[in-house]
Amino acid sequence: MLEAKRTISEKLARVVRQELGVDLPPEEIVLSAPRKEAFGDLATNIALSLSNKLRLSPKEIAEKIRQGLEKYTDLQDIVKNVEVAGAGFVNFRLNEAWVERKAGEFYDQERLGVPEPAKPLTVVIDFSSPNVAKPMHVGHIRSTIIGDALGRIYRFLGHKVITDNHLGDWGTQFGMLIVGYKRFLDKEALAKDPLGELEHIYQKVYNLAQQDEAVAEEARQEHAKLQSGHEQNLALWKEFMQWSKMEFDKIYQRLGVKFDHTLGESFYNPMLGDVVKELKEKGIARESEGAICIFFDEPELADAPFIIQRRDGAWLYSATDLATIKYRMEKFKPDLILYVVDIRQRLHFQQLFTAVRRWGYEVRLEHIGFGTILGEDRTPLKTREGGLVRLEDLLDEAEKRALSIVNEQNPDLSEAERQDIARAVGLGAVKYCDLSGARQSDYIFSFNRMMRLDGNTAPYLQYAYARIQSIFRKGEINIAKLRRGNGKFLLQEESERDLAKCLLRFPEAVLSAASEFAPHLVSAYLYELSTRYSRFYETCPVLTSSSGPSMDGLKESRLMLCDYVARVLKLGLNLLGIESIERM
RNA sequence: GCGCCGGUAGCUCAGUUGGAUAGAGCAUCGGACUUCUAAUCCGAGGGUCGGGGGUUCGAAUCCCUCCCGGCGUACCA
Repeated sequence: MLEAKRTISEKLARVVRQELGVDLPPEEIVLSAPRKEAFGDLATNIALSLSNKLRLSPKEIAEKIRQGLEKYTDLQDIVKNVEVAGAGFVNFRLNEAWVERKAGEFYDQERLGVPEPAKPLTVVIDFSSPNVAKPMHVGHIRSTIIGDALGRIYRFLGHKVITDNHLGDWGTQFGMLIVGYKRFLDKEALAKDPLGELEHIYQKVYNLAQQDEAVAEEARQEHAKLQSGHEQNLALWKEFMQWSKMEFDKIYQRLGVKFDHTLGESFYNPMLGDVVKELKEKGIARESEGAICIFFDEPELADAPFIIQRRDGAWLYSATDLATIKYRMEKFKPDLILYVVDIRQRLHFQQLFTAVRRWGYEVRLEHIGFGTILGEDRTPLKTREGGLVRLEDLLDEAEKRALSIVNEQNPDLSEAERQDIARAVGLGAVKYCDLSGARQSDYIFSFNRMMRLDGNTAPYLQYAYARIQSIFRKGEINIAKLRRGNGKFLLQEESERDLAKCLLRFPEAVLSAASEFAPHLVSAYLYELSTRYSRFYETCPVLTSSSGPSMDGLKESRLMLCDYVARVLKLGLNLLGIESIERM
């Protein structure tokens, strides 16, 4: 479809110049699939937008364009007919033979039509970033899932992706933790649930420090000791780190998320002094009310300074973020750095990015902000007791619910198989619901909704895939042979043509998801593909294609369509970090 | 106070960056299984796109204003 668009745009640009004397670069010509099928496969509104300038009615312009296009006989290969419709739209209908040929071409490719980038980028993706010594909770799920999906998408496209888990493993909270460890630690509880216990003692000290200044001071001192390399405190810190990493790894493994680096805040700690010094020397940062700050002239940032060092000398995470950029620029030389972080930190990143530009680094920086997960009451999701929902518990619950559905639907499968399915469906549902809405919006978390078997959910897509595999099993189809064979696509029924055209749009879906950092464009596409497949499935028998002279060819074509859909679904789901399953 | 998001069908959400009669799913109602998985499909009803003003051939989309909700805003991350 990309190719068709490019060809048509080029011809349109030429016609517009020759017939109307207007220079309009092909990239600026909007050519998109109209909402209604009746308006063709592609449409452009250039006649409407040119009418003012040319002082001609849109319909006249559209008609001139249509006639001008007639000259280009090579266009007839792609386009069956061109129509002027409505207020002055020019609608194009694709040639079926072209669709059949193009589908065959993409079907033969590993990448299913997705082009290689002209210039591969080096992209650093900073995501997940949980705080050490606390269990991972729902607050981390979005960053982890969205970051992972973006990494998969960029990597698949052919860019060099470096994923980095920027752990919150340094800072004032460790003062509190050390105090708590010394005073309140319950060894049994620690053995059972290390992070739960650490969070527990942290909470205890935190609450105490609110009321008792002496405790707050003690925590500050323990933190200061840790900063200056106090042996015992450092050992404790390392212990916290070990437990945390073990627990995190369990969850990452379960989610299928991998990182190239896990460079936490502590890694940058030794560099902070020099960074702050450099910023002061360059006149970017200065002292104010005892703190070291960066001030901005930009009107939208003029209100608040960016504080990088506290009055008491402690560095803040703003300093760490600056040091991190310096390190990444020197080590990875990226073209693009993505921060997959809660949208509420928007101001912080505006300040950070503005500071970095003044510092002189040239790199595209993007805050990939996401909305909050809300409970049914529309406030941030909490447990019944009002605490944070642990990620582990949430995933357990999802799998449990999926298992009870599988048990009901498919009692004759083996226990192991049902559990496998439940795992894929449960995790898939959770991930998909995070990736199917616009990233920036909040969403209301509901197991019932995400687990729904129809509608825009992971199970629906997984089901479409499983149905295809079922056809292959039943027909004892040798897929490798099917792919090697010289079958051709024969698109007879409307549902087949719609399906094929939809398949050709896969590359655009992936490319736009990447350029807009919007994984939901992939999921929206996959959902549309699945609905079209279901329609095809209802109307077109595959294994028992009706008799006739072209019977063999038709059956092969339909098998290839099934295989093509399955490959797009599997790849697309994989880009979202979701498993496809053979049976469900 | 200032700033940033958001308000679209009863509910949950899309809306191709200003285009055609605003779309899905759920829910409701009515159909389709001796058939490759009915975990599916087909059809129907349902809308002052928060209100008002403006910009223009054309606005859910851009501008102004007001109402409502959320969030952020000098030493947490």
